[in-house]
Amino acid sequence: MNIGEAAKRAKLPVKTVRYYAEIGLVSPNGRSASGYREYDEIAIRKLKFVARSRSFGFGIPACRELLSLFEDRSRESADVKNIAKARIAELDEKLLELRLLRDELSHLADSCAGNARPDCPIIDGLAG
Amino acid sequence: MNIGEAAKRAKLPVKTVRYYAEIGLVSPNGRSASGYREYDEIAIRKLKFVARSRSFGFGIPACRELLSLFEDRSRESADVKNIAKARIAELDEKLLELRLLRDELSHLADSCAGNARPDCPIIDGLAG
DNA sequence: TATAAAGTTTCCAGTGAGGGGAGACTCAAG
DNA sequence: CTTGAGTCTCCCCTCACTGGAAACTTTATA
Repeated sequence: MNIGEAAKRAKLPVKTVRYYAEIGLVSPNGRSASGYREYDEIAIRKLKFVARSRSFGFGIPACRELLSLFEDRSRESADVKNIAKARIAELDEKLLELRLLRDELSHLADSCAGNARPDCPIIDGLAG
Repeated sequence: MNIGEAAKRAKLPVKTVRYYAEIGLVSPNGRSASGYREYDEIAIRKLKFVARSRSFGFGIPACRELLSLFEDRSRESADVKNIAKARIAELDEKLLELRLLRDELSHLADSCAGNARPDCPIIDGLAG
């Protein structure tokens, strides 16, 4: 199967699939006589796996690690769980940070009249 | 005042201050005879303002806009408030997205034994 | 069969917001 | 006078792609 069909099956842009091949994340299983990348069902599954992992916010290095665990039938589920837990901790940290940011900004916005006069607690707040 | 002192006062890396000058976000008020950038108190205030705005997650374009409002003594507070409200809406959207991600991943992790056996609902979940 | 359209290839360049470092210059202190 | 710190410009690197150009292959149509 050519890259276009593979991309469609994995719901990824062609450019992205090519990029994943280039960085050795998901390689095509070969090349045609004319140089076209050829993908089989196994490669498609890996592409889908990566697409979904990326959508969960895993970076490429984490995807690489997850993919190796995905491919390794003898790995322990604890290995995967540890990666997931680390990612959840990252997400919690990010969520906390964003919540604080949101509340502080919201507080500033609430105290701003938002009218035609120039006094603005938001600007004052940002000026420190 | 030289760039090093200005950077220290604004609590920004020198590289960042130089970058802000390069993109015309916060320009030094002149150059010395030998070519050193020179910053005055007004430039320092702008640097601090940008540093704080960036820490609130505003991008460079938004900082540019906020800075012009900061400099414009005749602007209406409503103009500022609108920018802040848009940023809050962005933050809310991002928060919602991250919360969903976190919960879904957490759910997967909870259903994984995390032991020495290879069965792993996380991998299965990521595989779709 | 000829040709046009679509698909694919490689390579180059850019994104946001700087970071790292090289090599040259300037300034202040000892 | 020298040394060390500060600064200058210039270039490449990041991350995860995205876009475009020019050349090639494959497929569909006339």
